[in-house]
Amino acid sequence: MLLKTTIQHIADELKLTPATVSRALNNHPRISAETKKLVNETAVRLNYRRNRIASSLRTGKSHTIGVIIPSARINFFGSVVHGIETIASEYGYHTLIYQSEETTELEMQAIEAFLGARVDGILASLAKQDTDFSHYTDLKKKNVPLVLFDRSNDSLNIPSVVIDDYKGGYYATEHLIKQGYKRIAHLAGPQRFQTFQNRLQGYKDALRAYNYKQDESLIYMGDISIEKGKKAADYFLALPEPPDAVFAVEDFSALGLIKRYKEREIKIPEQVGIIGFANEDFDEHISPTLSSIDQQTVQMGREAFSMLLALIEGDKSQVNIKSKIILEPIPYYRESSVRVNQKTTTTETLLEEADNF
Amino acid sequence: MLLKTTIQHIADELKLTPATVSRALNNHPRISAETKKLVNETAVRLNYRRNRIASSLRTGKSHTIGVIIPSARINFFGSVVHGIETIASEYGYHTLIYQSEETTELEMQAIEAFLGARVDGILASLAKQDTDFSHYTDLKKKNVPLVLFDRSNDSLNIPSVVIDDYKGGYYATEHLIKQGYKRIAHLAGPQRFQTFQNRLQGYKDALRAYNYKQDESLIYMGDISIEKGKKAADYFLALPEPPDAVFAVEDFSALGLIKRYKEREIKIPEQVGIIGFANEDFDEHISPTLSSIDQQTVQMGREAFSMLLALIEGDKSQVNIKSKIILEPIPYYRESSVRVNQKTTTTETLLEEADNF
DNA sequence: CTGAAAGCGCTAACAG
DNA sequence: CTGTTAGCGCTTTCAG
Repeated sequence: MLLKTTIQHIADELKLTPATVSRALNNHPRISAETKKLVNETAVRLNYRRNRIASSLRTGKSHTIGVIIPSARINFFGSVVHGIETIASEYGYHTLIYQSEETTELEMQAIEAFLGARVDGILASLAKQDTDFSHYTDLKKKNVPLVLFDRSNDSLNIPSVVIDDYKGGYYATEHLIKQGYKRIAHLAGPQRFQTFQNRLQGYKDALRAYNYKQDESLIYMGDISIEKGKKAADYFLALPEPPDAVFAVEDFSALGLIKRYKEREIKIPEQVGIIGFANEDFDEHISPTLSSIDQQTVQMGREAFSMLLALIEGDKSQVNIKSKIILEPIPYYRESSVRVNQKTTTTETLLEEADNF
Repeated sequence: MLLKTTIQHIADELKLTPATVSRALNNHPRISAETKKLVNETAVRLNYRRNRIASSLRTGKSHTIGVIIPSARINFFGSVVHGIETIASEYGYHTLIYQSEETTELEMQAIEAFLGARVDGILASLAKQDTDFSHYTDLKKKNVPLVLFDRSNDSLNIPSVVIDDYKGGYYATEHLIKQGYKRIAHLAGPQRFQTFQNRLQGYKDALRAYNYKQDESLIYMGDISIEKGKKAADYFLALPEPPDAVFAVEDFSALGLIKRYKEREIKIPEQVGIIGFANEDFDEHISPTLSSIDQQTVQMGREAFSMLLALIEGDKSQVNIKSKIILEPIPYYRESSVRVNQKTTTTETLLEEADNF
């Protein structure tokens, strides 16, 4: 609270009432052009800035959304937040941010904080720790507009924006098939997450579609750490008939694979092809460069906000509100999986600078 | 505005006045313990949540800070925001976020938005495009608490938190010297940024301190792109007496160096040692792993918030408000620059998972 | 220890 | 086209 010019000051200055000034500033149709002009001029002259707090209190709209992410340090979420904030500010919305640090407790605190701040709606990505989701389902009962992004859960029946993990898994596997690999393994992620279930299913279905036989021994249950990637490589190499390609559920586990395969002097992509998932920055900078599936982070943020906006303004038109948006994953084929003469299929925009300066 | 229980409802319920309820909720000393208990119980029972907007309007404190960053996509800033939000919420502050996209215009819009939202203070990192800084200096005149982080400008006389780039440059260079490199070059960044000036100065002073002779031909004026890193490598290799080590102003330019040196079959760190700046995620995943200087992002966020808080509450104690905090850069020595038998000097915490899922 | 009353700054009925 | 009036929900004098 640092500025003082109010609507009242402008009114005094022009011998008008605050109501008229308010209307003029809001471009109300029944105010004369001249008054509007005068008001706006004096507003500028007096360095007036509408007090959004007072306005919110009166109208019941804060024009603010709350965003809950596990952590702002994680690239992926930074990117999504980028998408969200960009479009939110285009629509005149402010973006409050909160981190759950993967805990349900902080998530609940965030929701409390947002309700206290009377946000118009909430965007959230579930914390890893979540097993009970009542803090989210309660929001539905309270009629608080809510959209989940990336980490969602179908059973909650909350509108969401996710990428098509199934297709991503399918594409990745299909790509390896088309590259002529014959025994294609999958380094899977924890199956309590739908995300990873879907990637696994995509893998299986792609194999089936191309008449590859399913071999359960080629599915290694791991997670998304470098460490597990290394262990997976050891496991695969110890098989009587090792795979000649691996679709890793995530780039970091793919990185672990690469590291271990290199240590053991297995040539990539000649002896083993590798593709990951997430399209992390480092993919293009390691050797060999890592093929991966992009998750459309920025677009995800934009879509999530648009959906939320539809819900917020939903009283007007309950129509046109989709309950789930599934984004198309975008494959980037790089050295780690391309062994025949092929070009990258997608235009790659290189991250050219590290801009923190 | 989705909940309805107000202080009035609680008052009605208990045959009290709103004033008493308010006091009870705020733990006012002159309210009986019993009343407080009753009020708090009914508050919970009625699912009351303080309307922060009304409260802000009345008290003139929004308990919200605004944060302006160039982009949430940039790792570095995501990390700083992580630090800021974490401590801000500990202190009961909400964090509004805005991106400048490196433009002065969006920065000005952000400031307008924040003033409209009556934030209690602003944290900002300057946009690359900024040449005129009046939108920031004006804030000072308006008595809006403001702290700059990372990208600051001493001439503005605005409190700031930065890392010690000079020391970082010094450490990096000294390390190369101690590794026994004899001709140490510097791939410098644009000198209109103090940050880069300071790193250059650190480089020069370290050379001087160890009686290395200064050779202007060993300073390549570049920027922080991979491309310039490659060009720099070409430049260095074309010199009559090429350097045997390079301190690159930033990890991405260091990456460019590595890529080109590898293409030209120069061995790292045997024939040329390389160290960067920023400690990007990929440093540990490329080959060779890249030595670098960490910028203490999370700590920077924490410090910046603390400083802002001191300013916000400054009316009480104008003392103890530092005008500039300079954080110590932390070197991470990895394969790209270590050629004698040496261990990494700092404990490295590996990014173990990619947590977007 | 509690109540009464006023007001933060804005907007929306309801006049006129 | 503009004024009057009232009130969003909370906090804070001032009384008692």
